[in-house]
Amino acid sequence: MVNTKYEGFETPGVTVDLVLFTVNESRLKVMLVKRVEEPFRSDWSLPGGFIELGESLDAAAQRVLVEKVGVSDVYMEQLYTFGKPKRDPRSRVITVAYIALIPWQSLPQPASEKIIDLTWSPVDHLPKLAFDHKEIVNYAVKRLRAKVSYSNIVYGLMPKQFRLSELQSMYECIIDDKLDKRNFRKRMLATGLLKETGKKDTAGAHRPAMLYQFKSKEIVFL
Amino acid sequence: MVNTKYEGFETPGVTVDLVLFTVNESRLKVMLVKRVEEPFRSDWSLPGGFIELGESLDAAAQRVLVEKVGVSDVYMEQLYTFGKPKRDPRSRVITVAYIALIPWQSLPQPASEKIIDLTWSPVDHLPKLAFDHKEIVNYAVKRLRAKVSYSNIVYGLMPKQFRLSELQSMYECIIDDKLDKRNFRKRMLATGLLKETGKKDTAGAHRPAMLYQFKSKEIVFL
DNA sequence: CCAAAAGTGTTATTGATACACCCATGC
DNA sequence: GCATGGGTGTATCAATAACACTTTTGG
Repeated sequence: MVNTKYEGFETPGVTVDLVLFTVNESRLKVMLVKRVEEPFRSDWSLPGGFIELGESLDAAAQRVLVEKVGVSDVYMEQLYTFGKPKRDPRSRVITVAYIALIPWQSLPQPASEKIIDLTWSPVDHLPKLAFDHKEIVNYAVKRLRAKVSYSNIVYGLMPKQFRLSELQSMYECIIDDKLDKRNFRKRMLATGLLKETGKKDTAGAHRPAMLYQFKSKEIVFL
Repeated sequence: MVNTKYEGFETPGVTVDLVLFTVNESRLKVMLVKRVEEPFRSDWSLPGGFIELGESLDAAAQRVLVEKVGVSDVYMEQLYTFGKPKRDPRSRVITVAYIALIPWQSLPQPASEKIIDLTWSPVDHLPKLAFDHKEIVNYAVKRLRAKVSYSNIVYGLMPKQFRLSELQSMYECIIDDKLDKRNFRKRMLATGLLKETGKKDTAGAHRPAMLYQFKSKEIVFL
């Protein structure tokens, strides 16, 4: 790709890149795809793509999500726009980065032929990444960790119904720290954002746990 | 301007727009410039411009600031990227919006011939604005108001030296609410970010006030 | 001496933290 | 009956909010 000119303006390419988070095996992970072309051929990278002329940035991000991950209807928000001149060695490309969150349980099983092109990497053990994607991931992790503490953004990572202990361990995975069980439960229930389902989770050799769900999908500041 | 094509990608134009804030006459104000061309000819708009291929987004924002306002070395941060397909009626243009802050005292006197092309509008009485610039300003105001309460971002709006009562009224203008004098002073001095200059402001028919300044220009979360 | 802003402490309330034991179930 | 996670309350500490009078200067 080469930059084009019109009336003296050379215009950069514009892409969206997704930092798609999930939590699995008690680790916060991001989705990476293997590059099949130069530059950075066979390095890992964030899923992304050029925006099309008729679509909004949010729509482009949604489209990439559907095309590359095969899911829709997940929480997404714009993160930041990265535009250093040399971030793509071929030509000028600026990228609008998005954060997306998906519960591990909602992920489609990847078709076996694609599985080697796609991985989930713990955010604190990233492999070498193409372009400035490591910088983007690190920025996204920072934002997610901050936002967890003043909003209910974890909603995006939880299944429909869950035990309070699962919710707590979601927080703990993200902030990478332990929380006090009683204080956590007090605080969560005090927000008024949760409701009991009446059902109990009877799995496991222990006292069954009440299952909760969120009253609304809305993300609010606490 | 028309969008250009390369290898099947039509590329949008990319601009930066500045939401430049100041406080004057106890009002939070943004800088607006009068458009001289279609579309939205003679409407007010945010200062902005196309990014050049060799410059980063931050550098483009800096350049616009110097070209349109004649100042540099002010606090700036990226706000959000706006990219609805029809936001510019001519062709596809996405814009990376920046917040910038400047103390009223640091503003250069505008040359008289330019004065009618430039205005400072209180943020809660905006005139009709070109493009989606009203949306951008409102978003910026929201961000600024939020950030004032958990950071020392007001630094960007204060002169080098100031009375604590001036600092307080800066906060009050931005959040549009009154604060308790004693609690405010206690809190500010407790941050450890201020130092006495030893000088006193003897202007006015009243007891002279100690002048303070910031120990560092760094913006930190409180 | 009057007007105008500077400067200064204490109390009450609220929210955050620390902490340990009994309960219900499956095996 | 024992291992496993579920579920619960209180006391302390820290941060925030409410509140009014004296001081220093210029005119």
